[in-house]
Amino acid sequence: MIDKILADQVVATVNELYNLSLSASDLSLSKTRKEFEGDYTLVVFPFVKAARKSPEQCATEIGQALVARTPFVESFNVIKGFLNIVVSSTEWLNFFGQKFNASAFGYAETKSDETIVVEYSSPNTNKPLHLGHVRNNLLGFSVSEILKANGKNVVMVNLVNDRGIHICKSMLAWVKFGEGETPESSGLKGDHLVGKYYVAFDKHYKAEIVGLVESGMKKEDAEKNAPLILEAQEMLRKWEQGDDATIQLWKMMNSWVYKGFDETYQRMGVSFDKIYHESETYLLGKDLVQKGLDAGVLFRKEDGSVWCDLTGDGLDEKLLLRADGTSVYMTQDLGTAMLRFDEYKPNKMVYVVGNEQDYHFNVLRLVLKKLGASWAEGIYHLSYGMVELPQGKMKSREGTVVDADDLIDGMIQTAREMTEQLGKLDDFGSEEAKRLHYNIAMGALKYFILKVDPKKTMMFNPAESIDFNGNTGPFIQYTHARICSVMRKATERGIKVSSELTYGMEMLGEKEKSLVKLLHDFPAVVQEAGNNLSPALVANYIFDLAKEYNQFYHDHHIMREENEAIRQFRLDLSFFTATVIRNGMKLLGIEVPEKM
RNA sequence: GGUCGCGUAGCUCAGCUGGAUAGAGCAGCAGCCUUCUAAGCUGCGGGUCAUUGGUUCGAAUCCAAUCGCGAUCACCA
Repeated sequence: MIDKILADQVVATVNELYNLSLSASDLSLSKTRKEFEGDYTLVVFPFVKAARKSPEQCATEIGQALVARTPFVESFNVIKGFLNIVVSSTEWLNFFGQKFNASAFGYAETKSDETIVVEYSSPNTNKPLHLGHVRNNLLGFSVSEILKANGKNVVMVNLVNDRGIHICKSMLAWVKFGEGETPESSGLKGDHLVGKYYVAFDKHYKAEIVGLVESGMKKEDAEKNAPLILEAQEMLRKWEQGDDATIQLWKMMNSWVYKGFDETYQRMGVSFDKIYHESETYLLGKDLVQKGLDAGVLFRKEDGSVWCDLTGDGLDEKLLLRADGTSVYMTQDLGTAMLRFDEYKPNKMVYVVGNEQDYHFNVLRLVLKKLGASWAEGIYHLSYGMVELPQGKMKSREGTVVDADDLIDGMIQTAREMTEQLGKLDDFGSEEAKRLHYNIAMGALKYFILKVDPKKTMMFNPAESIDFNGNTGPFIQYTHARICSVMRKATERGIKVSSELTYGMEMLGEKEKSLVKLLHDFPAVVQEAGNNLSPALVANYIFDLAKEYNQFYHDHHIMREENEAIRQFRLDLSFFTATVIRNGMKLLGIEVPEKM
């Protein structure tokens, strides 16, 4: 790409002129700001000392040398210590001619031999998915797509948390209060049905605590001794012992949940190469802990519980096995990590998990290293921020949790209303219209969430998320549909996108040039998004591109242009833009319609 | 209390490992459809980049302190 070549040229020039040995990372070469003339700008302040010249002199010297040695550097101008470099229009058009027809533009051309396992979603099977999971799923899927676009060999995995005390809570509540209710009998989606009993458990449990406190027990003791919690704990022990009836119940209720999850995953458009179940991996963790004990890396306390001492690393002691021998979250995560490493030998393991677990992953990495797993260095916690609502954080107690299925339904509903209001679907069949509503709804939702830097806490404002104007998914989808409309017009007149470039640089007007330059940036954006595991970079780039195209579209005729060569160039340019919009949105998991 | 993270326009967010006069969208106001999709385009107003100090040619960006917000430090996951 042009910027890379230019950077090499600049490095060579500066090194020769001032007898230095800099590398490309030592200099600041960036895109020239809009208000100045030029394409790339070099800040020369860093080497004025070595050069022993004024910034202006320095910049001028470098500029002259660049023009002399680099064919595509047409001219330059100097403002203070800034050297603005002008790349020839011919060079931009060369780039355009080479790439405008490339359907996979932006994606790596060569496959890397690096393997990356991306874990995301990781739901518990005791309640349905909510808004927080939505961010997780969208991030995990998009990051995986971005890594694939960078040529990585990506394995998308889901670790389903299908066992543990929380699962027993909903099971127990169903036994006690369920009266045999099933998804079939009630018409409730399986995950929602099970979630209902998880809530029921909590309600009855709380009531028991209140009762015990009133009869004189301390709150702490009441929480530990309420009959329901004791029964749930008993159920967990039975489960770990493989008690038949318990296992049967567990299998039945989990199967309801899986059916419900599958539906939601499908609607969100996410998928997995491999699904791990904690019930199948937690014993591996126990083995590991045993080995750690044997090796003397871990220690056992008097009550029989097993711990890892991390005080030497500035952390505390961490529990790995309870006194009764049952395992905790960390135990199974150790086992799963080991299993996963053995299966795929990945160079990196990315965990898409909320930032409230930062501590957990520090510990996980440390304990694995203590257990002798040097590959634990490759564990990367993609720690994303919480999703907040205008009223504050989501709280199940206050009933402010935004359910994933409800959210999607609401988005589709709004998309339908908007589309009908605008009267755009007149020539759509009902299936086609349904498909469109779905695509717009998911485009809006996905874009709204992915455009924010993953690390940051984000605000989910329902009213804004269904706004389809401005920096939104539908705005970008609309731009794509518009281009497709132009393409149809062209086809009607028997005009096709060129198979190769046949026109010259006189085509390149101001707006066209800035569009071409923006298109040129796309592969670098995909790379950076891959390095930073940040879909937001892709999202913001596509928005800029769509905005730029809409201005071009507004200012210029395409099919109405009389000059044949110019018309052809603008058509090709539109086609290229559509490709980049499509390729970029695909990385976010968003479909772009041809009509809307 | 210890540790970690975050404070940019009324609101939601960009601003890459320091670079030119801090940018978008929404909301508000004013314009643009006999012309390829107006879910669009154009213009206007709106900022002590939490505060204070430091590092240097240059700081929203790096460092320190202070204030405010959040997370975490469970035999929860």
